[in-house]
Amino acid sequence: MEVTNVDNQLTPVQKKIEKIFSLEDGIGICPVRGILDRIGDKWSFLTIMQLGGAGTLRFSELRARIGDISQRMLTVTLRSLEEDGLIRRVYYPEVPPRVEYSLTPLGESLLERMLDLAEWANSYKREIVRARQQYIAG
Amino acid sequence: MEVTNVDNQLTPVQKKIEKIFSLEDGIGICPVRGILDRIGDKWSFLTIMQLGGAGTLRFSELRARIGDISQRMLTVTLRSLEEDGLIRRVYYPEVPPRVEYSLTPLGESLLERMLDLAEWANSYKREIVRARQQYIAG
DNA sequence: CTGGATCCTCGGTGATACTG
DNA sequence: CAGTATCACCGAGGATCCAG
Repeated sequence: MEVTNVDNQLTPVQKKIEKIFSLEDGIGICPVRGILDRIGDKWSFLTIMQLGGAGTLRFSELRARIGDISQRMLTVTLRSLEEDGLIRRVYYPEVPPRVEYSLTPLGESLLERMLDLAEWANSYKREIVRARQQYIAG
Repeated sequence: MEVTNVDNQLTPVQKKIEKIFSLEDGIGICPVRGILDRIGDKWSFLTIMQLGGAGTLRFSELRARIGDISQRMLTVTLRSLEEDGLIRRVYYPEVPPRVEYSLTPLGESLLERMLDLAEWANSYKREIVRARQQYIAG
């Protein structure tokens, strides 16, 4: 096995990585993958973004804003986000029923990270596009 | 349509969100989704992490480290990461052939963001676990 | 050793119909 | 209005074989 640095000293980045993969503590979840499943999921991402932008939305409003999401997937997505404590669901037992969704503080915290990521993506998109063109050419 | 803040002033977060969704510039890609597809993809994530931790790895080394990735998916993942300019592929036309993979500066830059995210996930995992237990209970 | 090509399975997703 | 239930589909991903 080859290592880039001459001696066995780990770089700060390598230490971080090692730490992440060693986090098999009692909780029994990989702390990263659970979150990544949220961020990487198209519907979770759009839902959080919409709620972050609007503050509070009803089911049908959310559906209309996202546009091309099916009723089923919105339900599934909302349930899993609620389960993780990222969104708050308030049910008003009126007739007809009304349900309002909003981000929890935890959800807002995640939203911030997503926006950080978005800004990074935005600032490097030119490089990526150039790389793709170069890949096709070469 | 209801807005949380009294007047029509947009919060900083809302401005960011609006900016992201309005980024339909000439390039014609959503700068976020392309990156998210990389970060959110299990195999892309693991591959970048492994390369970040090791510096340079051969195909079979990478496969062994990730462990449960199929040959096919490793190939597919590496191709797409290479296409986006996130990893570098060096082919040595020896017998038998040898191929070495490593992160490009762009890839290392993405790795940093992934680690930021990982640290966030790690610091909030307790809250998430608690939320899940509470969801089951309630 | 590093993949390319092929076939096939399985689960996520959408469409549809129905309820409190 | 806000879901639940069911079915049918498709494509990501695994297994396998083959080539340079």
